[in-house]
Amino acid sequence: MNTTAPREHAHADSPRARGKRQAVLAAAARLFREHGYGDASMDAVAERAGVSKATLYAYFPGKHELFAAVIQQEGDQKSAGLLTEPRPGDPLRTRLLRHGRAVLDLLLAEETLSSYRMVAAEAARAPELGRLYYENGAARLHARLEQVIEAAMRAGELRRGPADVAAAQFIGLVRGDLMLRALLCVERVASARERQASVRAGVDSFCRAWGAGGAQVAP
Amino acid sequence: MNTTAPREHAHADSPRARGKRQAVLAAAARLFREHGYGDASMDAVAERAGVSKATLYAYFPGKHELFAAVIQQEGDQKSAGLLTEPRPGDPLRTRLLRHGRAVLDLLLAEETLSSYRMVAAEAARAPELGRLYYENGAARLHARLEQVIEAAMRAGELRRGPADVAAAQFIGLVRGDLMLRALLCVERVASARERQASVRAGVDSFCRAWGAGGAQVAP
DNA sequence: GTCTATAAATGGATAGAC
DNA sequence: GTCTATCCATTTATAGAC
Repeated sequence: MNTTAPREHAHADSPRARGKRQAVLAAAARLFREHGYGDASMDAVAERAGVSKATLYAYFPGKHELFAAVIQQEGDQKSAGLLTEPRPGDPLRTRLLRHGRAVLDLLLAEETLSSYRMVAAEAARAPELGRLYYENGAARLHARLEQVIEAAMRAGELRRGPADVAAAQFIGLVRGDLMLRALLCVERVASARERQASVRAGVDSFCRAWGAGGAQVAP
Repeated sequence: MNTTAPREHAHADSPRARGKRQAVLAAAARLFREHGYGDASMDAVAERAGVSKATLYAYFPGKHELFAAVIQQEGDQKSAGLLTEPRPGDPLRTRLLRHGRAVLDLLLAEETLSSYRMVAAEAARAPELGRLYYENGAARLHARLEQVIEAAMRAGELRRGPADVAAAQFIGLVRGDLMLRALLCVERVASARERQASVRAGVDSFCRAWGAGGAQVAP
């Protein structure tokens, strides 16, 4: 399931080939998102990319490999600038609020939701794909958050404890059930106000659960 | 999208018809789970159910309606006996641990994961289906949990506050990232020990965040 | 390498006999 | 109501010309 694209059928050397490969990848990403993996045809991908089907198959051995390449690329793009520490001088709660908002915005982004839907559907029959997506997406976010929390623990701002558990709980608290509702299209995607409310409630609970002192959070 | 099955093509009166309808539903449920919505063919459903395709189409107008009926049925079955209060005499933390374990077991059940994968994939193009699934599954669990928490608030065991927020946070805390990992098939499904650890950590944090007094939780 | 044209299979859905 | 047989569109993938 060679998805790191180190060698495909066609030469990836020439800028021309690189352009076509990118065009195919972009077209596939869009069509998979819009119609799902099953209903997006290779015909449509080729047409949208402006290449013939034969060319498409010259770059990717099959539909499955094309899909894997799309997922890989999206993961790389999304986890580029993840959770940049805002201002180190700010108090813990302020920083957590910013991180929480960044996390929630990422989770509720339309691209995130659509990738998530696609991969979840295929994961049962293609576990490698699921793992690739997890390592490439959620795991990176998780690791980054763990760093942030561990630093706060060392600084005495948070109670000592397993940072990975704290990171997972932070995400769970901030998310609430907003992601599930968005994923299932229960209603239009959450407004900025709703997001802010969910982040605030989550961070409040997180501070109560993991705060160093007693209750340093205003009621 | 008439999914409450009040009237389909065939008469649902005779026990014979009821048996066939049920057979189709069971076969479809299994095949959708195993191969996904897109790759499960109506041919296969008919064969596995032991009926002809024409009969199948006599009961369900099309593949989409059949799928909706399957989802509806699964939701009804799953939310039958949801979170029965264990022993009212037990201390809050004990009860929450039981509830947490029940919630997590439900979320990690293979049937839950496969339904979730299927519906998520289709929700983008069939929002009604996503809403049906949410109302029929997650919403019921959420509501039940809200009752439990509200009762604890009235009893002075938990700090007063929005019970729906607390319920969502409880689920998020208990789940950790176990469900995501299971959903994406990152590894084999979590063992009983892992589940217990996640529940314990989640309940601990929940008690710290929502407990009435100070820190009534052992470190 | 890239195209056009087509192969080979399978999909959902239906007609008509019983 | 249920079956057998079939229609027609669409799918992935490939062969062969340039």
